Amino acid sequence: MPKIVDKAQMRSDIIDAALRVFMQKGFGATSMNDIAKEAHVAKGTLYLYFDSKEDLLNEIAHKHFEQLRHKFMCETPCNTLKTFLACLEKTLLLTKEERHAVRMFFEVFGFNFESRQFIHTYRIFSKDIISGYTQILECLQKNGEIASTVNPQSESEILFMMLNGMMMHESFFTTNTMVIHATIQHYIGKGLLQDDQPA
Amino acid sequence: MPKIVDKAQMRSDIIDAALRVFMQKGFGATSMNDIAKEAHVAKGTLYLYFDSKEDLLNEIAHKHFEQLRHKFMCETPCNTLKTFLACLEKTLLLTKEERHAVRMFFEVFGFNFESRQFIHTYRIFSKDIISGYTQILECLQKNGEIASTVNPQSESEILFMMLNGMMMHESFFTTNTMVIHATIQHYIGKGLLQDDQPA
Amino acid sequence: MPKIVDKAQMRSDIIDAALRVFMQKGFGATSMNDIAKEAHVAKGTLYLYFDSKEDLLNEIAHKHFEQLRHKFMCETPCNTLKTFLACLEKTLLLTKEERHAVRMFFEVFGFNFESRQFIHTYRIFSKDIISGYTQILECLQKNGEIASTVNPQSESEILFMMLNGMMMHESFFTTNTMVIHATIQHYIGKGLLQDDQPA
Amino acid sequence: MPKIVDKAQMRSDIIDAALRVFMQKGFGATSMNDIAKEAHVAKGTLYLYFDSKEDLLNEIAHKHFEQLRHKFMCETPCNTLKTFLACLEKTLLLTKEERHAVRMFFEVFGFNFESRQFIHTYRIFSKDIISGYTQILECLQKNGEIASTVNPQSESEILFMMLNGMMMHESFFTTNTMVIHATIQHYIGKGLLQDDQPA
DNA sequence: GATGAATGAGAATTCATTCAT
DNA sequence: TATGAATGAATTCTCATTCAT
Repeated sequence: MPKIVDKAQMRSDIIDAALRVFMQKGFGATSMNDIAKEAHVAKGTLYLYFDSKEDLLNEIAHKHFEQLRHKFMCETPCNTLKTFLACLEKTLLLTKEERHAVRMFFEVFGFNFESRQFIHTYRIFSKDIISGYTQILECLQKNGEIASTVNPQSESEILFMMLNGMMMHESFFTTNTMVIHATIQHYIGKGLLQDDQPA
Repeated sequence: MPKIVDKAQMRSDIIDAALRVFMQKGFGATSMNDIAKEAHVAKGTLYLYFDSKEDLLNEIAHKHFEQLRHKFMCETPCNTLKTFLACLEKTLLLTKEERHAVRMFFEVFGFNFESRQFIHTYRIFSKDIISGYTQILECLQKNGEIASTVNPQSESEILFMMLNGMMMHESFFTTNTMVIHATIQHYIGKGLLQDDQPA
Repeated sequence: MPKIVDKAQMRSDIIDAALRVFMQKGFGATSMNDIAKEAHVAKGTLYLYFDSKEDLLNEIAHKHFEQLRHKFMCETPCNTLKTFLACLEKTLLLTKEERHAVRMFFEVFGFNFESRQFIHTYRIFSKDIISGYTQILECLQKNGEIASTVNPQSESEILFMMLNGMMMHESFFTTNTMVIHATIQHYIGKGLLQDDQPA
Repeated sequence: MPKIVDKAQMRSDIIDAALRVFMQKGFGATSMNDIAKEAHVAKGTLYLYFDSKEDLLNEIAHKHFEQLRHKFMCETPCNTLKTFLACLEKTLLLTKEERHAVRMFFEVFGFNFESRQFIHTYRIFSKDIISGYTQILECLQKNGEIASTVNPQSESEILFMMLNGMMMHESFFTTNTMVIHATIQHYIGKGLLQDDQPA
């Protein structure tokens, strides 16, 4: 009679443990041994749930992006421009832990660079966020809150890039809250209101 | 007398060789052995020119940032807003090789995360670029080309973050040239002209 | 369940293997690789049982001293002067293998000179032997077998030094058995009987 | 016209430099590079004067024993028992530096254990010291200062062993001066005076 | 003779992965 | 299923020795 185990739960537990160790020791210094210890399972057990370290890493990246997704996503798909801008602003207000996590992201990123799976995961994530923003912008445009000349698709792409850049910057330099506020309100907000959008 | 060698040249050659291997194999998969082979020297020779792998890595990062600096810097310190925006736009037009280099930069970044030297190098780089932009903006402001309400210092910081975000994005997705053009002209250009700057 | 292994036994086996290689190749020429081969385990396995080469070395030194201790210790803690002298004599009668071991001891000694752990082990060993002799001498003195003027403590120290010297000498030159006998009986034995001990 | 160099002087200078580095860094941590630097010559130059590291080491051992010889030898080949004992005592009074040197001796010793040349050098040294003592004892015996039953040859060997043991011990534990004095006077002195020598 | 840059075999150590239990 | 002992290839770094200048 085999032990009944919730495979998905186990995978999830292992991934959480791995993330915890990464946070503490840094990615480069973390071995399968460390992960096994943190997850309170034997090293060999990891291989029952993940084919290889790379596989585990890909899952971790996946989970990491899931968490980032929550950071980026605005729950209320469409409301007012004001709430949307507030949502973007909130995205950029990182706790000390989140800043650490962003930096760790680059570590993980670096290590996985050659992994097609990882690149794939990243692309999916980007597209999801961008299309989420697109939906919101289309809705705001329908409601007449933003200029009709705005192209929701490319505008969303720009938003995503900028948020990425700001988030990266903040994770290293702890940008002033006022600067973030001003940037969002002035650059993003004003930009969306104008009539003279470029083609 | 022993062989006379241009030490600086040798260091430079080794760094170039290392960058070449990184480009091919990815940073994480590159060993000192690989670098030695690519540089056509013996493993031990590397240690005549660099104290350790970390030392070599730091130099590579340094060189990398030097190249990035040229990408970011606008030669004409002050001219017209038009030339400045053109310069920013040029910064974001990456060749295929440059895109690869930016991605590699994140790999190196990740690996070096715990290295104080690396963080230091990155900060210096950031500050240099930002203060370069600040000078230009101050100049443009003096010439009446941009709104008097603009704060050159914080504006430069924002510019840097945005360019970083765009560059990162582009290195993964090969952003449309038109989008870049539009972004620069619309967001940056228009923003700088407005009178109703936030505090 | 993984393979069940007697950890202590394994450590002991590895140490024995290491001692064997040292005997054959000399200490200086022995690498972890050699030890692993002799112990019929993989290199990495050594590190499951010992933290580092130094750790292994310390254990070896420890074991070595344990064996030496048996050589030096006189089982019958107190009896007659005659049996004590016989015990000392026996200590100095080295088999060919023991002579080799003594020489090897100096090799190990040399290599470990900077190791506090090793020095510590050596001091403990010395003190144990010396205090063992002290007890015996006190007992013999109580029984009136040796002069009341003898200071058991300093006398023991002298004994230890002399035995060390003789043992070292013998390991190199295979001292004549008669010389050992004469030395013990004459110098040690007579010295202990005399009344005119120095302060 | 080749540069005229005193080969013997150069060898001697290099050996002195090597000994100096050994004292500072310990034997195990000293490389040919270190020796070259300390001797103010290039690494390659060492190989003009010594065939190999082992060759250099043998010469160093040789020189080391020469210095020890001075420590052990009693200048006045024959005088009174009193001066002889005083000489032996002086041999054992080690300065802090000499104690260090004795310990270093074991380091060097260990490293050279497999070298026939080294063993040879050590044997020569021993025999020289022992025969030096033998001459003195014969002389003292002739003068009626010591018992006629003493066998100068084996007595000298015993002396040498004991001094070795004491010296080794002292280098580690800084034996009390009084203990040394007592040992020499009581064990050695008294022993030489007695009539009932063993065969 | 003298130099020191270059070499490359070899050292200690790590760690993803396997497999007998 | 789960374990963790065992593996051995791979890594960074050292250093005695060589040799072109």
